[in-house]
Amino acid sequence: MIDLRRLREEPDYRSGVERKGASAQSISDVLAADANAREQRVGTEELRAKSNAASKDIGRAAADERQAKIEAAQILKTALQEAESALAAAETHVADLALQLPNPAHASVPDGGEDDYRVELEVGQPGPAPALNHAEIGDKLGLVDTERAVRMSGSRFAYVMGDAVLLQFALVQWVMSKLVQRKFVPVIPPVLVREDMMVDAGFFPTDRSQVYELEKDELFLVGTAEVGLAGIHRGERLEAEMLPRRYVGYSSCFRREAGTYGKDTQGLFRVHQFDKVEMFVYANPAVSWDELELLRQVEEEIFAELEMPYRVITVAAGDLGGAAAKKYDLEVWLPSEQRYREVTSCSNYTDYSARRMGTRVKSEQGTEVMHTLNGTACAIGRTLLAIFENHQRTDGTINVPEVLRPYCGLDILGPTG
RNA sequence: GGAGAGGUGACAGAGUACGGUCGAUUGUGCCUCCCUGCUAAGGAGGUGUCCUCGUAAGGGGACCGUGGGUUCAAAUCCCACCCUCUCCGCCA
Repeated sequence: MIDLRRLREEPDYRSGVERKGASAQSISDVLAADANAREQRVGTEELRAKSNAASKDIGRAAADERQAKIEAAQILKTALQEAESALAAAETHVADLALQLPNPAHASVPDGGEDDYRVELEVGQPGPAPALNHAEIGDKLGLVDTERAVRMSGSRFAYVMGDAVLLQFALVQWVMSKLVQRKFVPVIPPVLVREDMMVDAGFFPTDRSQVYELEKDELFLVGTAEVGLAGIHRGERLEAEMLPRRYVGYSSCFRREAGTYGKDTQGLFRVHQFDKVEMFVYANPAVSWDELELLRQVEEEIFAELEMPYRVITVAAGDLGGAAAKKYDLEVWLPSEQRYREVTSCSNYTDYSARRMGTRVKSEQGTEVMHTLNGTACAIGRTLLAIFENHQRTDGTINVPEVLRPYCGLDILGPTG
């Protein structure tokens, strides 16, 4: 949720919203609706003040004066009710419009859409296409069985099996240790949450079609541990010296992948259920941009140590989504496709999500909405398949990156069974 | 799943039988000051959040789990929901 006061007072804030693709018209509509609602609020509150005073007066009045005073108060009440319902409508109107406005883009974010990203750096030497792509070698070695999974659950499901399972646990444990060393608090959050949590975390209403719903219990399966991590301090006011709070969550993630028919249908790249290690930071607004760089640094370190070529891009304003003010994507080289594909990303949501969550920080300057950031530490499925391709050996097996060997006791991934 | 009890400010804990003087008694904590070799004890005053009008001083409004309702007036009455605790059942 956007900051309406800043929207009407700060030209830079407003232009940041426009760079995200919001029309000048939609912004003026919000501001006009807000001005109207504020004006009505003043009138309504005056009326309510009168009404309150009249009621108090009745309480003090002598018995013989009461009836007349009650009748007068009844008239006030009728007027108040009309003003209140008009005000409620005006406020709903503002909220509906305001929810649709995106968080303004940061000054360092390039203009444009999906193809207008800025490449920040490329690391490592992109390799040639391997003998088998990730789906083929996963199938051949029995590490990923989509055929049987589809028979059971439908398309976009997979069994992860054999050495790949050991490698998954190694990845999780390695990444967790790395983050615990950096003082991130490990968390396993609930993956089923109520609707209001999905709204506050910013996934509803926009991404509702991507989310699995358990109608009978009115619960929703989260698409990322971010939901649970964002909710930890919902409605809380933290002391400034408690910040930053850094969390690292591990959870299964569930996505309906509606509207992606025919896209990335093979293997583990795009499935309905996968596991992910996710970072989340609650930061003082003054230092949140430093925290974004920290998240990026962690992500880079992970892929560098996994010995895979990658690049980092800054996503352009028009491709940011509603909540992010700035986002880095880390893309790993996928040899079979001879291109970089997104494996992790990190964003600064500034105060956009925290405002709805009611997560605030109390400092000497007073109370302000804090900033939240999130970043993928490791999307397990995509990382596994990147390893399958980048570390494929000529004999048809797969090298385990050095850093993971102590965690799984394997040097190479071989056939299952 | 069944039965019962309860959700009040940073915390503890009144108020709810009889709706008005209750944004809310009191204690602890916290802040300022006084007293005081130090510490402790003691004394005085202060101490919620959000919205809004105002340059400011200051004014107004909302908030006693959440959302509705009754009423001139609701922490107090009614309804629904959420949560916590105890007992029973069941399970890991």
